Amino acid sequence: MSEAPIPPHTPRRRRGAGAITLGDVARLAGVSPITASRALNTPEQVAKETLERVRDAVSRTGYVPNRMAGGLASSRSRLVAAVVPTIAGPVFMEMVQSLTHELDAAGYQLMLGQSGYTASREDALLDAIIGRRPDGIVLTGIMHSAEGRKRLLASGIPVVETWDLTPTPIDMLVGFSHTDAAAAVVRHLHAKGRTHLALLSGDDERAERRNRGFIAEARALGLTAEIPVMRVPAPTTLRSGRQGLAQLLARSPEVDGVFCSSDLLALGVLTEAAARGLAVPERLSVVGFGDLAFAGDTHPALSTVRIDGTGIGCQAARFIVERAAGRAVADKVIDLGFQVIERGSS
Amino acid sequence: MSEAPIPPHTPRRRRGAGAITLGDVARLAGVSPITASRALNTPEQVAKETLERVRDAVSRTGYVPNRMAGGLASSRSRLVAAVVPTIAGPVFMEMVQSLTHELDAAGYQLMLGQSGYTASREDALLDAIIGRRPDGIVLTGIMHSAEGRKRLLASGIPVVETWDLTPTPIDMLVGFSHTDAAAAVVRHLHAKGRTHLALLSGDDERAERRNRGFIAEARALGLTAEIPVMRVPAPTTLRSGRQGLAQLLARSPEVDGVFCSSDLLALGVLTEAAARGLAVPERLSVVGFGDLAFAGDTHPALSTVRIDGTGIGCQAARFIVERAAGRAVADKVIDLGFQVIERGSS
DNA sequence: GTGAAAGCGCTAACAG
DNA sequence: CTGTTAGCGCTTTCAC
Repeated sequence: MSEAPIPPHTPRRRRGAGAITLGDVARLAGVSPITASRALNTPEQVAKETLERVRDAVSRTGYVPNRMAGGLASSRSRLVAAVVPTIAGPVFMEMVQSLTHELDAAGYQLMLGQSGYTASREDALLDAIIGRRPDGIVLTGIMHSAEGRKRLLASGIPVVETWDLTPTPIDMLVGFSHTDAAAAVVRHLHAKGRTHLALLSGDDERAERRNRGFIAEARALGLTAEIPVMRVPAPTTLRSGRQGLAQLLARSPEVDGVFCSSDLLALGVLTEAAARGLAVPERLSVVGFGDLAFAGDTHPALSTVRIDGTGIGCQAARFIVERAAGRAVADKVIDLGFQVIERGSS
Repeated sequence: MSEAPIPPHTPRRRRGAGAITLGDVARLAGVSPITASRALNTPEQVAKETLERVRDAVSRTGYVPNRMAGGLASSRSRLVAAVVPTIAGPVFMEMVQSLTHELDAAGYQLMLGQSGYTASREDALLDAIIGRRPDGIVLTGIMHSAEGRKRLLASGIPVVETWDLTPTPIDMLVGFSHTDAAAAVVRHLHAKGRTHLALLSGDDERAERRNRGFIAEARALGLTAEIPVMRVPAPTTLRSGRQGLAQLLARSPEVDGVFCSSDLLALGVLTEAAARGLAVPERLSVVGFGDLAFAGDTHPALSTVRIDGTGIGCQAARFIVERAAGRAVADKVIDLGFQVIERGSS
């Protein structure tokens, strides 16, 4: 073919990425493109012998379907987006793992986005996500921004909010009550004879909700001592746990029970306590939140609140797959609850 | 020219997702679609007043561009895929964070895939990724599977391998020498007077390479004691660290220095040592790998090997962005090195 | 069971 | 600076 400049009336040619296309495969197999397409997507509609020829052509060419083209044509991207506050925190890992796994099994791919705990970034991220036309969106937490809700609603994409409850979900919801969880921890600590409780908490919204629930239940139980609250910036770390305990103790030396908003924070508290020679649980009870993998293996083993991240991920995936299949889901709101796990640290 | 036109029935109509399209926006702004497109993508090519009209139309309609269509038309997906062994492990988080951040700044989105430490899944994942036609692929580790290499090469997508070095990279490479890193740890431990060294290691390939480097350097230094190696399945956990130390000690009570293949493993060793009343570092030196966020705040603080995950992510992103811009990169291989961080545990 | 035509929503190429 | 035209690679719709 001539590399000379295109003559004035030659039809314009565009170059794609130059990769093998379905047309190439079809030609090689001696069928029309649509037959090749069917051979790949709905093999039961194609004669066995044709099928074989197409498959052969595919493997000989190394053809990999262009999902952008397929998605554009069918309005089904086979992509699901999940938004987490940060991928650095291990808290949501279990959910992301099970989402990935479950979606993969159904032929979907997960696209992960970080909102970074701030509403403004979340809105920008949302547009980037909606632009890809995913078949579903999984949000960690409730979408509060009015703009975000509007956009999500307008997009018509199935949405699952998670890790929380609300009377006004955008669409579907899988979560649990943070207020109830905190109350359960208070009762546990109270049963252990702890009277001077304290809170060590990341400054995110769900943790704050637990704090309020904690204080309310303490009042209800007749614990009259003031409950000091130490806030550290999210994402929480072992370090902020150590520092948090140090400051808590400086302010209120009589504290004998701490509820931390994450297991990592609790591990920091355990570490600081060990460094100071403070006996856990004799002198100080420590309860974490999340029941991360390491919680059972700290020294002493960490009491914590178990959240079924795997269950959340599974259910969210199911919701979306159902919707994508065009079926309406019956129960759009699921409360998966929580579980207070009593171990050595309390 | 007298080709019989389509029979008199209604022309076939297809329905997309029903969302607002660029055409809608253009109509509302009273311009052609391509002008609207330029207003959004290359605003400097459009008159100020036109720009305003288009922007107004966009915000009034809540238009969000369909990236599948744009990507198909332009052969640029503005998507970069990254493959990590598992998102559960915190080891690669720093890299993923900085990748996300750097790519986001350049207008790209990251799509994360888990290979799950097994080659077969990796190949399947690869097809799913290539199908989306990302503008770049970031691999953690070296791609060894011949089939994978072939497909990657055939796809023509820029590839960055990371976290390792090889004389035969597929394309670009950002990493460091595991052998050298392990050797440096041996020298450190030797300088501290440790003579009975041991290895506690995840069973992944890069860790094994470090093990071999460790043993070789120990020999070279004249450490004649047999070096016991305890292997635990990847991903490593605090628990496997505790169990690992227990088994190591049962087998070789005289061990006085352990090099762990991850900080989490090392934290487990620290925990088990504390539980047994084994003084660290007096009786046992512990060195981790990765310098995760918590390493400086354990008790005692953890000596470890610092890998510049952020640097790896940054550089990988830059490689891909450069390539996407059509520029060839000069130095396709970058050795970012490592750093032995001496803290209290050794 | 297979195929022709049309179009998904956008942008590259060219032409004013 | 703006518009016309022709696709990108696939799947839907209709027809045999």
